[in-house]
Amino acid sequence: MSIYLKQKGHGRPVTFHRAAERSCGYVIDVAGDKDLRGYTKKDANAFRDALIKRGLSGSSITRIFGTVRSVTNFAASEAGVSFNNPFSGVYFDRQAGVQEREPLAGEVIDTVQAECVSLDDDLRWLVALVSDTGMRLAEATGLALTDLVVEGDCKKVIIREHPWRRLKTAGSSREIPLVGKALWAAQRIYFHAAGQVHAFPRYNRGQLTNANSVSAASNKWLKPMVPTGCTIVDMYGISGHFHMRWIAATIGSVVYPIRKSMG
DNA sequence: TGACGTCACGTTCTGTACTT
DNA sequence: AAGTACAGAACGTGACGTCA
Repeated sequence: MSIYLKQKGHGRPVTFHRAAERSCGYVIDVAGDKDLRGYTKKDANAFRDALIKRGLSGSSITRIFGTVRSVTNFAASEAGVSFNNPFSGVYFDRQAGVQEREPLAGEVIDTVQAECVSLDDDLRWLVALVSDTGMRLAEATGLALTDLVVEGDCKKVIIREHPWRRLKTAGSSREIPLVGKALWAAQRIYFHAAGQVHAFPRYNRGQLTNANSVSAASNKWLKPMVPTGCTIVDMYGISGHFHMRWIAATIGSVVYPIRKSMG
């Protein structure tokens, strides 16, 4: 694990390091801390059984096994050791306990948006912004003020990388038209935060954007307003379920938002 | 003491490479 | 072309910490 983190850990988020430490810790708990070549299929199977016994879902077990494989394959390669990785090809039900998310109903979003307008503060601007743009929570939280274009014909938000907030993938870089309550929120932010670097200074006090806090705070606030199990993520959609009620047509440099319900 | 933030751990998503 | 594995990233949530 130390070889893996030393070589691959540079510039990676804290969660990357923690995931490697935690997953390998689980292996050590079950099978002991051995030489790479000392682990057997029996160890890997016992490891799987221990994870199932803990009550982890299939997707979590997949994730943990993935990390262990990644660490062991890399360390073996670095050490010039060729071995048949016992953590590969271990069978378990990947779908066990996996839950599917449901999108929020349009009326629920209307209610939430009305509350955002009523309370009219930074957290509510963020929720409103997410609700009519479909951007990820971390993308919104880490916006610079200059990413919001709220004047002229082409009102939009620009999603781009910043030193304080990376993008999930290179393909995440994009522009989204500002419409509905997202436009309202963007204008509130723009005129409130004039002269500041960040659109949401409260969640950008350190060197890195803290979307974790927004997730905790927004979900706590949303809970009484949305169906059981629904969260901020369902405001913009995940797993293929998008509530987005807008599509966009670009003519020249102007983006025209079109409400889907208009047909 | 309550509101809000932080942390650790669990869960799910997504792009890429490889296989069927 | 479709399916699968792998690797990395983002988000949810409960426990706990902090501070007015």
